[in-house]
Amino acid sequence: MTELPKAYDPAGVEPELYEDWHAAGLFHAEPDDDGEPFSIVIPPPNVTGSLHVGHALDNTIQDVIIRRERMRGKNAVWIPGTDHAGIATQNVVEKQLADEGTDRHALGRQAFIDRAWQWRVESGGVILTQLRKLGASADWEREVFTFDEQRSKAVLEVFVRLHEEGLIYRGNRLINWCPRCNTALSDIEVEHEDVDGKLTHFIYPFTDDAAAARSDGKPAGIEVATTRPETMLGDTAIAVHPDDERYAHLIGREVRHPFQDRTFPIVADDYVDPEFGSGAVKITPAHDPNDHAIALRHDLDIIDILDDHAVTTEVVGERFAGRDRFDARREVTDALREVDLLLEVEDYGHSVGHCSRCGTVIEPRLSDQWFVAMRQLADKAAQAVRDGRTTFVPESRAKPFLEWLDNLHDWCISRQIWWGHRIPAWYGPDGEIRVSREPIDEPGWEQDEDVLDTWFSSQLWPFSVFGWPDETPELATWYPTSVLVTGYDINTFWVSRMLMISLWINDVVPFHVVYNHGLVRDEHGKKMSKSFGNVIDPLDLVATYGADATRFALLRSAAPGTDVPLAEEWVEGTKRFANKLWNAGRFALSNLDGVTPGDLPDRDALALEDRWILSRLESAHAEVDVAYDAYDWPVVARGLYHFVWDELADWYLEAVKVRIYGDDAAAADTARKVLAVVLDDVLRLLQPMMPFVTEALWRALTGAAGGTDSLMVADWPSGRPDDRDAQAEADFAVLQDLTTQTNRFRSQNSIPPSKRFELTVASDQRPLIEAQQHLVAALAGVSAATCVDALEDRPGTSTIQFAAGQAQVDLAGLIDVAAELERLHKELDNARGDLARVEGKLANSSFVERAPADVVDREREKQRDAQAAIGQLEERITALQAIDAAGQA
RNA sequence: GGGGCGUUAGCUCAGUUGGUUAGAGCGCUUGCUCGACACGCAAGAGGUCGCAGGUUCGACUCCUGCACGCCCCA
Repeated sequence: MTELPKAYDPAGVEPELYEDWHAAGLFHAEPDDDGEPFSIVIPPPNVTGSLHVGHALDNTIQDVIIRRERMRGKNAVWIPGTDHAGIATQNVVEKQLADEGTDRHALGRQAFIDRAWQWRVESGGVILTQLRKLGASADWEREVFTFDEQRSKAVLEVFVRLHEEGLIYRGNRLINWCPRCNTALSDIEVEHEDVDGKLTHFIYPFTDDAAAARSDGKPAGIEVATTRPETMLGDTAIAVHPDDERYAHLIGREVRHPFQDRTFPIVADDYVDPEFGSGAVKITPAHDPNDHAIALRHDLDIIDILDDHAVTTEVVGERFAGRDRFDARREVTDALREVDLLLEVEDYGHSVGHCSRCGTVIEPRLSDQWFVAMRQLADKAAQAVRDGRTTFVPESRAKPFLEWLDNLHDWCISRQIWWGHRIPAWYGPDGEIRVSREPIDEPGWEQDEDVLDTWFSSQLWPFSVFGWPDETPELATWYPTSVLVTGYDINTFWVSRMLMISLWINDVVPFHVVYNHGLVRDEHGKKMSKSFGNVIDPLDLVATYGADATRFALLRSAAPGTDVPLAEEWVEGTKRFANKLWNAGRFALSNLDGVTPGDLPDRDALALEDRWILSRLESAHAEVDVAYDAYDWPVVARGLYHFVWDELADWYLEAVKVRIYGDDAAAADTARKVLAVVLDDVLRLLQPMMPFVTEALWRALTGAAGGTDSLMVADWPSGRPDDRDAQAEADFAVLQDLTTQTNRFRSQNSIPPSKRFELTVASDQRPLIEAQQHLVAALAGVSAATCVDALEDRPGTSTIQFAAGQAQVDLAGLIDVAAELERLHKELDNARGDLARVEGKLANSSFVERAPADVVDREREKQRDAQAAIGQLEERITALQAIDAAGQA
């Protein structure tokens, strides 16, 4: 057995162990391997991304789940891969081109795509390499990419099928347009943000009463208000609510556009909120979704005033044409003022949509795009959730998810970029459109220039990763997948789409469980961002504290569905835990004398502390298993932390030293055997969370050779329910209590730990304490613990109170009498407080009459205990005061 | 404006079906190199459980309202 260093050094063991696991093929699974199938697909990170702390959390959780299931004998596979991230990747490559003084149009479509592929091969997907540093046990041989050949095949197949079924259609509709990325976006790629804007009020003058004026001298007309004055250049109506009496007489009248030679009507529509502004709304059908809907209902003209870059076109007239939309906004406001139609410009806070990729303000725009009709898909998904075929952890996430599904609009899937799956649609000479699995290579036919939204391919992930549409053994074995691990913020983006398409295409849910974690934040709950300077790099954490400490720190705060606060110093804390475990292992290794984990000794050979630790272990094991099943990582982490530190290390290791360092060889052997088994079990239970330190210790403890002889694939502990031993726990608690009270006495009287003294004990647990004298002496650090029937009232002594009795200490040369008196008075105050509280309760006749009998009995017992404690404390104080007086005399 | 979540020690969080002396980690104070560990050991200080009502013999826990904070949607 090799000598272990005094402090755990993660950097010294992690890379080697990881390489060993990998080389032994422990991450890899085959469909025909033994065991019930269990599968997880990674939420594919953007190929442009690098590992941030959110990925670290998400993937640590997946790794914990997969590692435990692997130990439980499942045929467990974790599929890694990346997402081609259409717009993001295109932006990266376009930026490179810009640096080189060129652009994609100069390069041409095919050369651009080649260039993007080259980038992806050379620099893309570093994130998957970084995941290895965290210990991720993904099946790297199965890495896939949303834009690789097989995944592209799946995309083509699904597109064509949905089109055949009439669920994919081409339409001229109002979509979200990013003037910077120059592409359409879906609703969920738009982020709404509150901004301080202006609300501009102005007048549209009537056509048929041009001469009349308002009381303020301005032309007669109808007042409207808008946050986007420039859109008035495309207005084609004014709408009022049909029940609004103020405007009833105006419905059907015409107004005149002040800057263009046209007029348009005042219409009535239920959509209008009479309470807002003047109650009359200007209608710009080409640039507002609600206005567009009104335009369709009233058959209004639709005038598009902006080009791809959100610059005004010729249709707006000479004065306003060729301007950026914000420029046009100012110009229109000025112009309105000039013609005396401007009423007011007030400050106005409102919500504005921004491109989630580049932050540019979105422009609603009328455009020819491809859409997926979502209603039927959404209904099927909602039904699956309602039926419990897919459940959410925590459950509370299901409700908002269902509400979102109920309000889903059709999905715009075409993107005006080059990096992505090209839409398999061809346009014929006479305007005919054909969607086809095979390229149409006929004269006059051109393929659609656009590509599909990246989410269109990532929605297929749970089955495309297994080779769908081909019928593969992988697909048959591992699909549907077991659990999907992702942040709740992704439920609408991605989870919903996987659920919908999987049910539609294959009639099965893609995963049985959606586990939602929260967002990682800093220690004050703030979002991590570069501008705040509070970003933590998980790779820095791994380098400084080790992968285990990084993982454990994240898991410890990661309750299902809640955000995860993280501070570097907390990781330092979990590194100390790794070190504690390491040293418990070191102690064992240097004392096991060749004993390795095996069968436990006969029950009647066990010492009290053996039965106690085995009982506690069984309890911890049960608790941890339940919590693992519930994905409740903080409870797992706390349970194991508490067992290792507060029970195994603090008590059992101390207790076991008596036998290991003692003369009785048989007793020492029993101690070693129990210690070996307890450590073995706890290392197994911790392996999913802290794979490295546990593996290193386990190999040292068992002599395992590594390779396939690894803790990673050792059996998950099945538990030993018979080890539950309430008597041993109760008995050991007596010794712990006596020890703790002795320590307290020592500390409060400033007696150095090294100073030994003798305890004379009177206790109703006399047989127990007498039998365990050696153990009491070792734990409490006293020279002896002698039992008597009753304590003599001797001067010059003090009494340590513990739950099962008293221990007398000879004070000569040991303590500071004044300090001890102070301590006793404090205890007396506490005891009197307890008594008063209990007696208050018992004096309440309705409590005594109406509370359950056992509750009342418990209070009576507390009363007796408090009374006894007070009596004893008073006696001790009197005795000490006598010594004090004698000393001073 | 609609909906959801949260408010417990200096900080971050636990608190099962209402009955505990309300807990943990970090931080803080004091004392300790006793043959695994100073990345440690021992002891300790610190909370009117956001506010106001209500139900109950009894409320951190259940109900109502309010305040503050965060998130989603419009």
